[in-house]
Amino acid sequence: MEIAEKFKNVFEPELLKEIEAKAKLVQVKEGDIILDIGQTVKIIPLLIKGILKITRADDYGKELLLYYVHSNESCAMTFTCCMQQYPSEIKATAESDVEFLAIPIGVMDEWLAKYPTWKSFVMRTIRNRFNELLGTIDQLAFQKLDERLVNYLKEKSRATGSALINLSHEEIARELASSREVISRLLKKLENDNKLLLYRNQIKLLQAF
Amino acid sequence: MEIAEKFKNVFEPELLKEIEAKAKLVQVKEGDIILDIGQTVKIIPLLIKGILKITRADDYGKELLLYYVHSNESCAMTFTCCMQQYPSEIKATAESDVEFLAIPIGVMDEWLAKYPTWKSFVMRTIRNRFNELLGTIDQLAFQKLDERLVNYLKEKSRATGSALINLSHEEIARELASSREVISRLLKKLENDNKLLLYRNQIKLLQAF
DNA sequence: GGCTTACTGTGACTAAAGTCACTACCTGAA
DNA sequence: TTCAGGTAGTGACTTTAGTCACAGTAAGCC
Repeated sequence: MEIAEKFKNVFEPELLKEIEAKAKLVQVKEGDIILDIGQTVKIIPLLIKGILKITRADDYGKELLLYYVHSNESCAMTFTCCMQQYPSEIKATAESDVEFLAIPIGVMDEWLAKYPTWKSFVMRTIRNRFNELLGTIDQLAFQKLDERLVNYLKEKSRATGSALINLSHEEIARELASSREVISRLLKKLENDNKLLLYRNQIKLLQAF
Repeated sequence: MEIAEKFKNVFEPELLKEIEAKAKLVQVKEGDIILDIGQTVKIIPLLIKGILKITRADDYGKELLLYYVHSNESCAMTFTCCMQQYPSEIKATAESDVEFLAIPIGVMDEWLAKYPTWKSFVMRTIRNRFNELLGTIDQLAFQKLDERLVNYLKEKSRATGSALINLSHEEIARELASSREVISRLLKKLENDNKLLLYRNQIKLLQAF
């Protein structure tokens, strides 16, 4: 199978074999929700292709971007949730068309004891997610909305590998837990400062950004 | 040794023996900093007595309370940091006089594979800390300062087991990453609403709180 | 083309939070 | 006892963000 190729530098050979045997390849379309808040975690996703967006929502409608899961990564929340069968606190949406290996949660416990590379992978993933949450907290606590917006756009651009961002102001506002008008105004200011160009449903970041 | 008593329902007997053999009992005074941002994690603390305060700071001075570590708990950050010898992203301060078992980080890897109860403990700890960070994010993103203040006071009261909170407005402001005057005003409003009583360096929460 | 709908831009206002300036204390040490 | 330093209260103001109410415009569709 070609799939295991992507992980051949990460996992030891026996583990790769186990993954091939036990994991199921899943494909989802852009916009699909892989896991919603309150749902029980049933599998661990190991991303092959595409990007997952992890968000948090409050009781009424407002949402907030936490971080992205890229190819060759997984989501730390599922590790810890699945081992004690707790419901998810977060929502995972396919940011693009996504392919992932669905690993049944049952093997988690065994692999952790058996495969050092799995243990490292899990710990590394958890550490990275922790740091990303801390980054989110930093921004919320210490930065103003204009700085957060700039960071958001940078990260988005990095995640998609493009200077063109295809989002409406409304969507951006949602992910920053703000409001459309405010984002519009801040974007306008950035445009006036020659940092970016605004189009309908699209933003082009300039070099100065 | 009496110390292992506290954990006899958490860990299996052989692990308890290992802990007794390898861990060192450490005592620190209220206010001592156990671990600062940027320092390398050298031990895993297993709390026996007292409370640790985990905070995050920005580049200039501002601080923010993340969560407390209580007796019989540990800090998830150290687990993941220590396994790859990364520097700490957080600061741990003794909120009261504290006693803890210092477990050398070297055993972490081995214990994780060897002792199911250790593995559970680690995963449970990580899960709880994740949820606490999410709680912090929720508050920052979705709640106003007055609600955050109320939550802060409630949590503080719960952590110390007392309706008397011995803090200046300045200190509270620091932990909420706000400013003294704002906190003073909000506290005054709560006092006018008969939710609490204000004294010098002390706040008394009333039943209505 | 004309119509609908979603997206964007903006002025005016309000609310929340932070800052500045100053007063008035309480308290402990000299 | 006095005095210095930390603490608290408050008015006035600014900044930041959110809300309301429109107007204009681009895009898709019948």
